[in-house]
Amino acid sequence: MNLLAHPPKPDRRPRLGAADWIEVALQSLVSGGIEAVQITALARTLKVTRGSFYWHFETRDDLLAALIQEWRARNTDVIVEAISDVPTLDEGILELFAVWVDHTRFDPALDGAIRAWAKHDLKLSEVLKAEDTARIDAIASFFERHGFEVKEAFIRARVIYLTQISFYALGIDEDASVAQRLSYLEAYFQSFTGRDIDPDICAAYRARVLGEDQS
Amino acid sequence: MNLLAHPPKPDRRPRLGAADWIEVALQSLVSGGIEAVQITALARTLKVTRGSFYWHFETRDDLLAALIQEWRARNTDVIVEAISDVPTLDEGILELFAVWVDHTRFDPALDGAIRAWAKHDLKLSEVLKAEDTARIDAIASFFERHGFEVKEAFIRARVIYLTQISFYALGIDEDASVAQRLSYLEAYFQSFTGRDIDPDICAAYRARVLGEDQS
DNA sequence: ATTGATCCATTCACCCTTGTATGGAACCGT
DNA sequence: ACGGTTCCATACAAGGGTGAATGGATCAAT
Repeated sequence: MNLLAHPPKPDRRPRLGAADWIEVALQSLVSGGIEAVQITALARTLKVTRGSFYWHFETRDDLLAALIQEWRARNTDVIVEAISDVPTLDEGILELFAVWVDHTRFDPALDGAIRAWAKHDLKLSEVLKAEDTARIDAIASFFERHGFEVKEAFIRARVIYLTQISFYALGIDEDASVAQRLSYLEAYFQSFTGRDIDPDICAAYRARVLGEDQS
Repeated sequence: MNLLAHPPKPDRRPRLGAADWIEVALQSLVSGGIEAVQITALARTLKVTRGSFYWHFETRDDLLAALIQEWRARNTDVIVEAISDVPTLDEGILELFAVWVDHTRFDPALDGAIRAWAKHDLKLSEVLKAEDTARIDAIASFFERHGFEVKEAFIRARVIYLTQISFYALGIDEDASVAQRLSYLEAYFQSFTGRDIDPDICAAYRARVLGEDQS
């Protein structure tokens, strides 16, 4: 059932595959919500008719199921893996920050769109809830590994995760510079962990992020 | 333009007013999203036909505008006022907690529905963004009044507000007992403020909440 | 009780969407 | 070049949604 296998980008030929439909459907989902992913509209942007769609998919629900599959393939386990095997607390937190910022590893727009969709889809909302608790638990055990007691680790995991989720949802600092965001680094770290970040590690992180920003 | 003035609840008479339409529209908005507030569906639940609707409202957009007005009348300034004039840090934070819990003062379901709607409505999203920054700024100046430096106050305000927003969005602790939630109180306070809560104030708050829960 | 205002029912036109059926065009291996 | 597979266009049926028009019913005064 891997519909994305064969043609990654035929590009110039007007010949389409199921992957192309999924791609534009994802974009429509992000920009317009689940109600906006209509095969008529998708056909318009692909400059074909709906006849093409019904060759690649049985029905609209088939496409929607494929969208969920695609989301899971992209955004799942990213956070869990980021902190699963990191030596120090400081580096772990910074690694979390890095994941949030690097939208190639974690796609917040897609995550938000899925979240909005799940709000009125019971089955999907259960999948999402499982994902969320898995992520929070991973962060909690990370805190535990670095000397926090069970309850405090759990609460701090919630706080850092929930903060980040609504950070995207509310579009905070959307139009702020990288330098400005970095200026909040110590304060966030202190707030999330209750400890002060190591100045050396902090400086190295700053240099790395600013270096990547120029490219 | 105050459509809610005259009949709060005619109740037994099948005679309707614009307020009744707004009420069921709000419920539909919360449970089914903005796409679900269709005058045909609303008419069904009101057990009348669409002819009634078009007597009270010019068009569907009129109703939607009324919904936004109603939301602003309910959820605005609640958070700001809660901490505007409170003597101690501990009591202020607890007062914030109280607002989050008391759904007669702050309606999280409606807030979330509006938030989902605003995701694809530019005009509404700007209104929401203004609301959010106003709330965060209010919390930030609260922190400043109680001895936090400007930057730290700002970040802590963000953290506590953003945490709470996605707390509702993700449905965390939705089916947890009051006692269980209260057991996290000290940990949340420590995480949000970096300080330990006063044991006496904490105990008094616990007793108050548990007392209210029995009624 | 009659009138006028208020509220609701009925009907119709119009548009947009999904899904099905079917035929045609382009591509590919032999 | 030929035939089959793959892909797309066209046409049609069915359903559901918004509005507008109009007439009937109910209420509230004089």
